[in-house]
Amino acid sequence: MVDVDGPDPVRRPRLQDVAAEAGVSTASASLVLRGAPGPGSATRERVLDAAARLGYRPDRAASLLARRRSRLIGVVMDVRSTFHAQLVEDVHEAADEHGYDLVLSTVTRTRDEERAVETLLDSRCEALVLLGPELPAERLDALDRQLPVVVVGRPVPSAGVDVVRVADDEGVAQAVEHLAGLGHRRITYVDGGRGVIAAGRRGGYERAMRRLGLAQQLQVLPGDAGEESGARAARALLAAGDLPTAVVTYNDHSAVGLLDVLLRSGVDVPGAVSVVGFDDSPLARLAHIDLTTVSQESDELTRLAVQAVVERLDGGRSERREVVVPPRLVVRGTTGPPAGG
Amino acid sequence: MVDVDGPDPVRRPRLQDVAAEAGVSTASASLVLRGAPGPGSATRERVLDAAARLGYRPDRAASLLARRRSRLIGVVMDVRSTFHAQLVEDVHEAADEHGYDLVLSTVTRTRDEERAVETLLDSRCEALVLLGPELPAERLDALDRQLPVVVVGRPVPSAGVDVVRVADDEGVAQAVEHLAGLGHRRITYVDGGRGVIAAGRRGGYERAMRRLGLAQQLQVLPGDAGEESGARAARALLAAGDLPTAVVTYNDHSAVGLLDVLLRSGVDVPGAVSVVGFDDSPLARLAHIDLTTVSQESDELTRLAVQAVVERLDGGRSERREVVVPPRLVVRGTTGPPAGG
DNA sequence: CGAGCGCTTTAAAGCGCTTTAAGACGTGGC
DNA sequence: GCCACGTCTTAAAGCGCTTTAAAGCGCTCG
Repeated sequence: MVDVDGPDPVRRPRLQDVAAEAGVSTASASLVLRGAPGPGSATRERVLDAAARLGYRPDRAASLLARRRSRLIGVVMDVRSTFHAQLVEDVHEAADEHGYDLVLSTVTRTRDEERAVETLLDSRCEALVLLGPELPAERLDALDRQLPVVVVGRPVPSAGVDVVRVADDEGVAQAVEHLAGLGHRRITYVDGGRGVIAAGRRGGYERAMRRLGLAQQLQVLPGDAGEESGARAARALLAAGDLPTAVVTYNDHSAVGLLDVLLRSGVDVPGAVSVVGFDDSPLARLAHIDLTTVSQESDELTRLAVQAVVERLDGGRSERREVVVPPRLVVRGTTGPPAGG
Repeated sequence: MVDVDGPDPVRRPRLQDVAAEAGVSTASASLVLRGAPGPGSATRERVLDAAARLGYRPDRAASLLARRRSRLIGVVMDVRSTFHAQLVEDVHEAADEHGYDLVLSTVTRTRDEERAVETLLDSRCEALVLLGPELPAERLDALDRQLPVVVVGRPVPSAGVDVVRVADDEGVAQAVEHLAGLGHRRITYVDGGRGVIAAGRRGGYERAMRRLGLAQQLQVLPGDAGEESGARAARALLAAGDLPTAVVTYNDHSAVGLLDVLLRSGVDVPGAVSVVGFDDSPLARLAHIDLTTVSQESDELTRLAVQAVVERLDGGRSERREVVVPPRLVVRGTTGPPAGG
């Protein structure tokens, strides 16, 4: 009985087919196709020709299996975070430059970090880049004993993993100083919760205020990473009838929530109240949110993360490394001098 | 000379090690570990034990290579799009249910769709799900001759690929009808550019207006997919000093830009002007943008997309399929009766 | 003129897993 | 006691590619 499904689904050409077509061995073909040194120019040409003629594409799984090294870096991200999206783009570019490829694994509602990591472990990754992971430090450490791990954007007081992050406290301090420089004294902070990142930022606020002699003005409102927490803070301030002249928030999302409530209540920004966020996420850049914010320098962060990976993998570094990048204040339209001058 | 790098990096245990530890053949071990029928319960237990003891994890590359089928679905997305992020989450879930796994490949500034697709082709994917691809129809067709391709969210007048998308025209029509129902007559549309999706939505607007006897009020402002185009449209309307009572935009981003300019100019929304977007992206749901918008029903879309894949792969379907899902208007805070109403 | 020497090419041995066909081992029937 | 038969187990042949050690091939040189 003949196959009934129409024309045979053309089997993908294999290296062997290319070699046969070119009249050489698979070894030569492999060498040529990877641009490895050895084969003479005549062979080169014939193989390349044959490959083109057949429309050959190497099978990654096979090549991965045979190769000594995979040159693969696994990246765990939260697909919903615009900030992570940005980081992934940059990591892609940086990895490319070093001849590494990426395997993405995303955290979703039904797929936790552990599972995302496992997928990567099973995929022959040589190293892991974890974007703002929430795994406990011990787990990170354990992973690091298996393969180089670089954590981006979160401090990890651990013996093993590399960390690349921004100086959170300094970022908030810059924001506060910027505002103080404009003449603000009543500068309120909207907190980001119990995480280690939030603690860093809150500490930066408190120290900066003290340093500037504004200890009297310290005000920290509770909050978290979402828009709603900023909105709540704004409503609280409005209800108290006692608006500060400036507010610094844990992140851009919170700032956007805050902004929105203020604008809808007819509060002029930055005329009456100045607002500063954190992250410089695409959200902040939306033409008309135009938020003054603290940039995490994502391209710098990712460049360093990939560099850390490469140093471990190709450079033989084995001691731990923590790189703290100075943040950069991005002044946009939500900050200005306080009302009373 | 002895290895100087400290203790041997413990080689990952292989199937063979597990088999040896359990005192069985690799064949049995493989069978057990995949839950395949055959091995008796005694063997089962010993293998499972051994695997646990050694901390065995199967190597995906090897298993992929040896397996007849990869059970892998390749997904091309734009990592920056919050809408795609959402879709990926849902595809993940749906694929899981059918026993398929995902390989993500993202489009970035320096990595176009073609390259993203190629990576997937080389990864033994059995089918491709393309989120809002911009590849020309011929290329999609060519791909479809290699493996099942499902395009999500964009009409493709082509012979091969499956398409799962929302009825764009109907979505906009719903928006217009909603507004007309509230008493609006001057309903302006902000366009989304030259794409085939934009054409569908624009057509929906025009037909709905005519159907409602509002042909006189037809007004289409040029625009594209970004915030700035909405902002431009708003400025144009303000400058003309002739605001409509309602505006429908190509997508949520455009609506957000528009909203922002209106709010900052002191125009009350929805008091003076109602605004409707399209996509129901996370952006629209931001607590305080609270945009009335047209939902693309992403979970339905992805469920159908995965179903289409499975039907082709496991069900032997070979004829083309286009599924058009009815959109759903999500009424939020940016629409209300017109001022004079 | 044969040894010796680069340069190219290739045979063959994997990479770690799956799968299939054949083997081993009881069981029960005749 | 022998054979047919089902159940479990395994040897062995790949999957498609990389890599290494060795072979092949002109050459030059002594």
